[in-house]
Amino acid sequence: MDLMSIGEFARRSRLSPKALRLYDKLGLLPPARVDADSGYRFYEVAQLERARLVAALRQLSVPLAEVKAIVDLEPSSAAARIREYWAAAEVEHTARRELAEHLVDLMNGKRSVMYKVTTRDIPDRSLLCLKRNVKGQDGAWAFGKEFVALLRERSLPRMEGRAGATFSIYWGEVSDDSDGPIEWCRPVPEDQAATLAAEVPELHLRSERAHREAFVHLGPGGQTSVVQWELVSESLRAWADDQGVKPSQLGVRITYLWSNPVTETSGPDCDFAVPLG
Amino acid sequence: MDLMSIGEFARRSRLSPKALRLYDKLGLLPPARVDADSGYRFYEVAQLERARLVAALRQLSVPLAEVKAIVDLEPSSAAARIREYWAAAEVEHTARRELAEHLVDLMNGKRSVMYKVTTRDIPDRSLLCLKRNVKGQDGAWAFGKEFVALLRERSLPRMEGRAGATFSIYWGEVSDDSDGPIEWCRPVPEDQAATLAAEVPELHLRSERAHREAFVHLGPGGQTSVVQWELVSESLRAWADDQGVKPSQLGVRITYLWSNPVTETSGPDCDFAVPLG
DNA sequence: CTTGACCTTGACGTTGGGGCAGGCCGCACA
DNA sequence: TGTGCGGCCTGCCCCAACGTCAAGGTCAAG
Repeated sequence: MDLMSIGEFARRSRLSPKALRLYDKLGLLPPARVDADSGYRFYEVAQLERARLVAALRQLSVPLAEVKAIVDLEPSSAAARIREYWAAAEVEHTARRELAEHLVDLMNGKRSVMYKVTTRDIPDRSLLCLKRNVKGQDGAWAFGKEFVALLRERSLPRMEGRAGATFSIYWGEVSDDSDGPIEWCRPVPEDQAATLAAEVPELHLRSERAHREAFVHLGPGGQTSVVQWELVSESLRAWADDQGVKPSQLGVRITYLWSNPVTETSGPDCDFAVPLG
Repeated sequence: MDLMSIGEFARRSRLSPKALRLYDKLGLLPPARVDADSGYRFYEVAQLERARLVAALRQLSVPLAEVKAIVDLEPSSAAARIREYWAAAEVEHTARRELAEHLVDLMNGKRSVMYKVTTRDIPDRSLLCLKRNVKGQDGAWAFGKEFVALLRERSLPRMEGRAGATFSIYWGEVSDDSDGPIEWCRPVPEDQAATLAAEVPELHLRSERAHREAFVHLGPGGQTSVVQWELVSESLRAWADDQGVKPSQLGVRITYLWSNPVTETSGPDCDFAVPLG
């Protein structure tokens, strides 16, 4: 029956005996047999496959809890799960790479403006808004989807171009422990504003005065990772320094142009703006 | 003098108060002033820059000890150090990506042979060798450099092609806690063997009998990460399974062809072989 | 004077093990 | 039959880099 001791199994699976004991305790990789009075663990050759999979997943820094979930799946689902995990890791890594490059440039005195900062004038306009406190970036996304669904349902008239784009305002910090608030806004034609507001009582009508905004265009690939936001903020800060203007720290806006074709992978064309003033 | 409390400094630097207290204790980011009787920490605006650098480095998972080293360097050295750190991270990530892809293929039943396994015949030959116990992959590299330096110094005649390439044999596992041994070998022409051996007493002369090897060519980009070694071993194991041959588990060889042009970034053209039989 | 926001230190939890002490177990050798 | 040695067991403390209480001190506003 081809049983081997923990030491041999450790060598053949490239896991440490200590790790194997831990995995036993967690029920992740229990030995085929445990001697009742000595407590010695004995493993079968057939267990090597699972052990090697565990070792490989740990090499990818998959947490043990998820390793456990993955190895108990049938292979194709496990493959999907691994792919998913790795996709997230790639996104993380890409954002970090940008940050690293930015840091290196910064320290070399290149003061690289990673993102091109531009300004634009926003005219007086009427907005239909919904403000709420949400926690975490996920909450912000969920809220946004809800808002957009509402707009679509009531089929509000669409204003053309950038000035008509839906956007969100971050009135406070949004993270897992501070909750905004966030306001989602949709510009509407001045002359229909009152009528529309009456039709959609969930939304609050307000008007915004003409102002100038500094913004960074993120394009359709605008992956919304925290690291990237940092860089964009930094670019805006550096730009403001150069220009001698001071942006209002609060009320950062993210504008989404869904009018461009949106594919599953690309996401909406978006930009990141702060009002000047 | 623009002092602020730990809370405000935390918000403006995107670090948590807890982290700031830790960094204070470690001497990484001490407050500008600490109130003697209340113990309150007060920071200056000017400290934000350093704090933000620390925060950025932590985003890159740079350990605090190295963060401390980096922030105390002058900018250009710091930049170099960051670049170095990031280059290592890229290598790691690339190896992990390969592993992830391999795993996904494996789980999807594609049993991908990631590396093409081939065989070659090695003739009877004389080797000048140096065997030693070293710990860790770094130790193996250091030993290799030493060996190559010795060969160059004594200007041993170079044998042409693959059969004359310098190689290393891993007689035992090499890691941080098991130490090989490793043997570095250089084939020399049969007729000059005895003379050369007398000239270079540091090296041991032995002859190797003709045999067949299974090998995987890693090419000049052969980055020597542990993860990659795993994959190569796995490929060889799978190949041996298919062929019904069994390679000797011990005595894995890494052959280096320095004859090809070696640039700073590419490293030597190398392959990974196991003797059959 | 109280309230509530903010600050302090210190202790404990987290993840995935490493390392060590003290004690069994089993095998080889004398 | 003893004795040594290597391997195995459990249990304990340790690491980074904080997060999360708990218990109590500080400070400014009302």
